[in-house]
Amino acid sequence: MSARRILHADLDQFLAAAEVLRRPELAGRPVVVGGDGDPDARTVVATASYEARAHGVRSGMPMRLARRRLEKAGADAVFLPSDTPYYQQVSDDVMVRLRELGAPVEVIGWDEAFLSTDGGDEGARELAGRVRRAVAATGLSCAVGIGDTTLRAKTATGYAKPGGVHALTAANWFATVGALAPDALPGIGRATARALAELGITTVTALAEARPGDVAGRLGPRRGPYYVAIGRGIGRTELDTGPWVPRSRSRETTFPTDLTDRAELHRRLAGLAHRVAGDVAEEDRDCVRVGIRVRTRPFRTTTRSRALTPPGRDGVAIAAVAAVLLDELDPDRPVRLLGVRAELADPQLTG
DNA sequence: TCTGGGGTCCTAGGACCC
DNA sequence: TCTGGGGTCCTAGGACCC
Repeated sequence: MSARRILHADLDQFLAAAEVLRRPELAGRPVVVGGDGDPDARTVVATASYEARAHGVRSGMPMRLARRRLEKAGADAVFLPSDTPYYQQVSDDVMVRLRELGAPVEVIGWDEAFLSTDGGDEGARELAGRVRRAVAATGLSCAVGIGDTTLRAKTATGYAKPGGVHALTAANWFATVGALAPDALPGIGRATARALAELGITTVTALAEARPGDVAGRLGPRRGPYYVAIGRGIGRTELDTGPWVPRSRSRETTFPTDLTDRAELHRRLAGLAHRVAGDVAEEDRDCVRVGIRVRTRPFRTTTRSRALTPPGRDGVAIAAVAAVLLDELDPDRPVRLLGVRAELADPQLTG
C-alpha cells in the first residue's frame, strides 16, 4: 500500500542565486540583495548568499548592519538592488519545469512549491530526485522536504537545507521537533510563542498535548485550535493547483529621509495610488476598498481604509479616497513610509 | 538590529438591523 | 419602561510568511 506524500521544494538563497545566474563572475563572493542596492539605505536584506551568511548576514537584517559586518570581516561583498521582474521570470521558469514533472504542483511563492505523490516514501524520494534535477537544469539548486502533510513537508525542508532532502512524518515528528520551541514551526512566530509561553507551553510536544479550548481562550476561537494542530504536525494533504488569485494589490515606499510637508506627502500618496490603480487595471478587476498605511517616527504604523463607491479601477477615484484618508489621519509626526492598498472584487467567473 | 515591500488571514468592537 | 439576542458589515490592528 502506498501513501500520499507531500514534497516542499525551496530554492536555495533564491535572489542571490538568481543574480549569480546572470553574473557568473559573482560566484563565491558574498552577495547581498535588497532595496536599491545602496548598502547605506534605510532598507533590509532580502537575501544573502551563503558566503555573506558566513559573516552573520541574514534576511531581514538592516542593510547598514550587513554592510558593517561585511566590512569588519574585510569581505569582498557585492550589494545588488532587488530586481522583481527578473526574479519573477526566473521563478516562472522553475515552476514550469516542476509542472512538467507531471505531479500536482502548488506554487506558494517565488521560491517555494508543494508537490504531491501517492507513491509512498519510495515514490517521494524518486520525485524529490527529479525535482532537484529539474531545478538544477535552470542553474539553481533547491532543498526538498518530504512529509505526510504540507506542514511536515515544509518543516522538513529546514533540515534539508542547503540542497538536500529530508523526510518528516508522523513516525519521527516528535522525535525530531518535540523538544523545540513552538516558533520553530511555520505559522508560529515570536508573538504567538510568547503568548503560548504564558500558558506554560514552551515546546512543540506541550503544544500538541494542550487542550485546544485552553489555547483558544488566549489566542482566539480559530487560531487556538489551529496552533495545537500545528504542534501535532497536522496540515493539508490536498494541494491547490489552480492559479493564484490576488485579494489585494499594494504599493508602499520608505523615504530616504522622513517627510513633514503636507503637500509633498499628498504628492507621494497620489503617485502610489496611481501605481496601484495600474496594478488593479492589469488584474482586470475592480477595486472595492482603498487603504493607506502611514509609518511615522519612531516606527509607529497606522492604517485606514474605506470602501470605494462605486467599485472601480480609476486612478483618480482611488487617489481621492487615499487623500481623504490621509487628511483624516493627519499625521503629526515626521512620516517615514506611505502605502496605498487596493482590495479587489471577487474575479468574474468566466465560463 | 533602528528596522523593505508585497502579500494573507484572523480578531474584536461598534454599527446596524431584525 | 432602562432592557434581548443574533447576524452581518465595517474598520483597525495584529501576526505571519517570503
